[in-house]
Amino acid sequence: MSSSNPNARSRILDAAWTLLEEGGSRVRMSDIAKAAGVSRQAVYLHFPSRAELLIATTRHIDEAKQVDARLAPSRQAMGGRARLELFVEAWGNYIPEIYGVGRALMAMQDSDEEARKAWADRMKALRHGCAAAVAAIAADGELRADLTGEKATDLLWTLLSVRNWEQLTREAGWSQAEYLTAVKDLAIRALMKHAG
Amino acid sequence: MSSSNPNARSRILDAAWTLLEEGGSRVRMSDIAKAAGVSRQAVYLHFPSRAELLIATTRHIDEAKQVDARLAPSRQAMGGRARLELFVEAWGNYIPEIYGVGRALMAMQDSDEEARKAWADRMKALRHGCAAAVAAIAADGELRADLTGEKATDLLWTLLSVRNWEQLTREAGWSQAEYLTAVKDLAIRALMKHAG
DNA sequence: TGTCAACTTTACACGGTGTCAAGTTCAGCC
DNA sequence: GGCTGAACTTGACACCGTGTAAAGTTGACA
Repeated sequence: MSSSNPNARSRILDAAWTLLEEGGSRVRMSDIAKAAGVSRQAVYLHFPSRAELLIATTRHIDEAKQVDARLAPSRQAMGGRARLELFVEAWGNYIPEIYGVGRALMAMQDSDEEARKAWADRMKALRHGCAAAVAAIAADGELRADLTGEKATDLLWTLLSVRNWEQLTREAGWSQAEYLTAVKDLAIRALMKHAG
Repeated sequence: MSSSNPNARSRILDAAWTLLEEGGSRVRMSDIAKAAGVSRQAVYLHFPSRAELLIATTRHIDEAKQVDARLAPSRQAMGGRARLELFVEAWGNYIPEIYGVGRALMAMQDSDEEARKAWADRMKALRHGCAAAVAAIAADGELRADLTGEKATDLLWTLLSVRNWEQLTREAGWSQAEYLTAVKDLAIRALMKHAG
């Protein structure tokens, strides 16, 4: 051995990705190593800890899926409402793609500072997106009068949480399309003056 | 030792309660034992596993706080809207009381079937409450026309999740009062025809 | 006095993460 | 051809937290 697909590092990342996507329950370092066709120690040669491997995996996915590019449309949308809808759609379609790793990362949040921070960063990025959408709505004069920008942002941010997607989609059995329309609708009702 | 407050069992439950409430991070069996003034093994004399201790602790809290009694008002409310508001309020005020244990229970969901089931049961109970509130709204002819009872229930159920409370209250820094008014308002906007 | 139950003490197995040290393999280069 | 260094393997081990096992202590009650 072994055959050496270019580098072991990306084989490990791919293995982690697919294993976590299949989900099941607890994916161990040894599972990932085996799936990558590499010894358990080799994994530690590339990633110092499980947390950092998971974090690297999210980056790997983002790259492979060209996430940045897909967030662009919402940024150049004209009106606040359109922007809100596009943003919800972009994020809502992103969630299932990182859900596997995200779940693992969330699970180790309160046992691992590294993981906590990484996930918090991602959530902060989401919150920035929310703030931008809220600002666009406010610029149109369409933000509900009884909401500050902060509160509106918090609300949207919470609405769009991975946990909510998980609950509706995995536990309540909603389709992705149902999730998207319901959440778009709810976001509009929650934030905008003229929800009709 | 030791002083023997009546039974050790309830001392253990109390210890678990307060430790989990203080939160911090990971509460171990040995922490609980120490706080209860008892050996680690004594804990296993009363509870077969960590999961079952946590579950017993939630029941212990429910009893001490007389949770059932407090849910009564919403059940006998007149209109659908009042019922919804009272239900959100009752549940919303319940969350912080079980949050400590709930968090620990949620954390071990995908490593422990026992815990998963116990938490799922609680969530099922919540969903029943949501369904009843939705039914009351529907009976008034006030349920949004584009929502089935199922969908409306799922939506309310998700809105009221512990994780949403956690995010708004612990991460976004909202007060309990802010949380309650925002969620009541949002629930009404989400489900009812005449949200104004 | 003896017995039983509740509890303590000590020890250990297990699973998963992370570390360490000594091989092996192989590419590149003199 | 022979050396070197990097990438990887193998096997062993420490650590932590949960859960189990077994023998010893204490004290109430008959």
